[in-house]
Amino acid sequence: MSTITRHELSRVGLRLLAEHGLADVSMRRVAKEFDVAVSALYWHVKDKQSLLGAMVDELLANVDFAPPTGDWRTDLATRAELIYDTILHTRDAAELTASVLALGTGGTKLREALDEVSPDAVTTDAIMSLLIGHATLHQQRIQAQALGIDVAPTTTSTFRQTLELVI
Amino acid sequence: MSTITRHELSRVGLRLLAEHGLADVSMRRVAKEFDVAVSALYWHVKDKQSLLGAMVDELLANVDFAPPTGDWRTDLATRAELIYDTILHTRDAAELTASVLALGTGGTKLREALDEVSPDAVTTDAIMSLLIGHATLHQQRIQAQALGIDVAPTTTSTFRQTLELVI
DNA sequence: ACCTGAACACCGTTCAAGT
DNA sequence: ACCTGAACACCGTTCAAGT
Repeated sequence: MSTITRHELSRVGLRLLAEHGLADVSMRRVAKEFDVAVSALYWHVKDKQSLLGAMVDELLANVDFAPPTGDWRTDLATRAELIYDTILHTRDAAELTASVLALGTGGTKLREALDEVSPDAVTTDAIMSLLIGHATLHQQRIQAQALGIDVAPTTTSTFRQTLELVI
Repeated sequence: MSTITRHELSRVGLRLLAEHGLADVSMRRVAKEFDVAVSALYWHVKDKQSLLGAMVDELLANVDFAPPTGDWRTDLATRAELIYDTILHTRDAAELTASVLALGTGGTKLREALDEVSPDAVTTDAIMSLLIGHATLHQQRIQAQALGIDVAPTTTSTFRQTLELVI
């Protein structure tokens, strides 16, 4: 199909994620998409985790943040919501981002975008935790419902509502 | 070894988690611990996810919360920190709890304990998200460091610090 | 009621060998 | 420089068959 590059690899990974979910983003599945042997991927990426990292970077690459207005509360809320919506928009992206962020294999842009308008590190940390936590709890619940599993309600508030408690 | 019960199953699962991490909590590995065939487990639990659910329930079963004092801020902070510390105490328990809570296969006690002392649902949700988010980001970073991987710092604040922004 | 054995359809990663 | 083929050491789940 197309030539294998880190960028093309993460694009294909994101497509598989959106269409089939995180479980189907396997090295073998990605390789099949390029019509190459699995082992060929290991020339372009160190391991699966670094592919996942590249995917998160790619996901956030298309988000552009408005320049700071001066009111940090508004700025922080706007940016956090923009990131939240981007993550929630793609299936399993919450789980993916959580894993990548935690292992530090990508997603640095996320923290930078928040840090730029945040008054201090603790607030940034709180927003990040809230973002990842809420997205994880919310998104997977959506899926479970889609699969017909009835779920004990965990999070029912919107991200915005919880956000306002911090900001 | 011992007879296979749901309870004994989750105890063994938690032991494997603590000693070898979530990746090593496989149905095959658990079966080996009981010296039975993998398929034997499926008579006792529906699937792996329900085993993980039982593990989280078992993890929180030993936590006992002090009765409400009347001051919800103190109560909520104390309980949240107690849960946080319990989760952080066992390797990979953050990731486990996040997954279980999200899929609703266990961990109902967690939300109940917070709800009992929380002024409203939004606050409970915020605390839960903060708890899961912070624990996930923090714990996996610890591990990555242990593996010698150098990680871009994500969360540096303590849970307590971020908690105080909400309460 | 409880367990075995075998099968099915997968995984991530490595590595000698090829072009 | 880039890729193949084969192997290694695993997965979760199902199901007929046994006791």
